[in-house]
Amino acid sequence: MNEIHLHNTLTNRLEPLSPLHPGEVRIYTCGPTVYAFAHIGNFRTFVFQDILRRFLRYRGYRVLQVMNVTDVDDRIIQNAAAAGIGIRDYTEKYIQAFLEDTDALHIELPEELVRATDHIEDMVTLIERLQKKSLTYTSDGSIYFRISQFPAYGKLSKIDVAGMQAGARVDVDQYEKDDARDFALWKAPKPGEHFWDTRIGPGRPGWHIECSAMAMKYLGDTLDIHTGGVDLAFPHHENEIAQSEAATGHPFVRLWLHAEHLILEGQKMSKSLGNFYTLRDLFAKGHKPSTIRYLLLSVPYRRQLNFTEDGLTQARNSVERLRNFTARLKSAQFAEGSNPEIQARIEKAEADFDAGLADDINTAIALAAIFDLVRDVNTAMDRGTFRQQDAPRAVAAMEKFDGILALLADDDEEKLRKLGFGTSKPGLSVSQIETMIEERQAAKKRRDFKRSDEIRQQLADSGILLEDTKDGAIRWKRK
RNA sequence: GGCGCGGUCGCCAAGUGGUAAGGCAAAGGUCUGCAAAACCUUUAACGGCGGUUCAAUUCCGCCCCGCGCCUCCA
Repeated sequence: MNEIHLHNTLTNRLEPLSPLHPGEVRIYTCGPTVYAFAHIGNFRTFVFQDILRRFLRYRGYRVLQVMNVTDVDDRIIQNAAAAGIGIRDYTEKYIQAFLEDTDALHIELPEELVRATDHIEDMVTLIERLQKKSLTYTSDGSIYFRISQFPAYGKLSKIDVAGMQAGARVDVDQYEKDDARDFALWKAPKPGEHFWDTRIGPGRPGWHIECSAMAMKYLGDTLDIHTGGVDLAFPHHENEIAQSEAATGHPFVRLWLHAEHLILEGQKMSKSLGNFYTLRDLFAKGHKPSTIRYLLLSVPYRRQLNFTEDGLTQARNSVERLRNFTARLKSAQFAEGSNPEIQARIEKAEADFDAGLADDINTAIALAAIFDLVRDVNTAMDRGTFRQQDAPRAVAAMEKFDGILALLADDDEEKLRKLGFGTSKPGLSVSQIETMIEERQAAKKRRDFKRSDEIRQQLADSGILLEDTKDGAIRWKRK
């Protein structure tokens, strides 16, 4: 097995993964800010980290992943106030929505999904540590990190901080800072705003401190991997490094992984352009969760993904091919025995799949390994060289792959229904479908094609597609 | 302007100093009562100009084009 290599933004190089604690990989992922529904760009990143964690476990690692939920920030405070409710009540809806969305996409929950507002004390403690080291200053009740005290600032994003003149840019917010580069650790409350009364004064945490405090609380001073979208590298992750390393004196993160952005039909996704999609928008347009997951994972994470209507069609058809193949393996009849060549072929596919993912989570290679196998095995089945005992072995391989890709389960309808989408008419039950198929077979046998076609049409109207196969078996699937 | 990603068949997208993966689509075929579905086969591609080299899509330089970050946006 190939050693796992991942691209580290810090060094701009592929580096081998060697966890600090043998056998366990500790990951921190920047999660959602729950002021609205997450958009599909967010899910590109979340699907990526899902593939990563699934692959690490496939390789036998224990995974300890922490994902934050930012449930306090300027927008949340404003929106909650506008709605006349507390921030906890305001964010609850979007946290639930996030959980539902991730479930629909088969994104596994991290071991720890933690809310910022449950960790105010940890943030206060971390800020105090920085204060003791004289790395902060207070201005109008807000506490800032003094970047000039952290010479390594900029090492992640390679941004030329010296060139950032104080005041050269529009002031970020209404707070007074000594230097434009400095960032808020703690923000003094504005009149009427939600705040916490703490040892460092009344206020609320800045955005960056949240991730440092929670990451180190659960994962230790040094994490193996930190993931997020490319846009977070600066300033968010840069600031995380500054705070954390200044406080502990240890390296904060060994491997920084950044997922490239998704663009929509060639354009940046933005509300003003009107091309801003949430998962639910796509479901409402009739797209399946598995289609979206496939499209999001089919492009390797460091490459921009152009999300298009055309791409969705291609993704849907690709998922179909994988599912059809698996269904054929499970239902078709084969001659007794086994074929050593098939066994070897399956092993090669497994090795290729694994090698692809080990190479910086190259999902395109991993998928190609599967599709190559699909074609070769289909050919063998057509030629009759595929044997009965090869089938369970091939099914096992597909399931192994799917432990990471999570595309094969035909549960799109179920997932959509949970979210209130999909067909309003109740779907036929499996037994109803099977009864109708039997009836159609009987009609065909007595050459009553009018009746058999009628049943076929009825099923089609209910979204059930029949496949008359060569060996006489009937397969069906939901459209 | 600084930093970064990218331009490979009609579309999506790997990869390599020497015969360019895979998927979708298309065309042909197999199967079938008809059809559909499924499956098989085939086709076709390295932005431009120079340079290094026996050999460049791959390395170097310049140019053109697209996208991102440089303001709490994944």
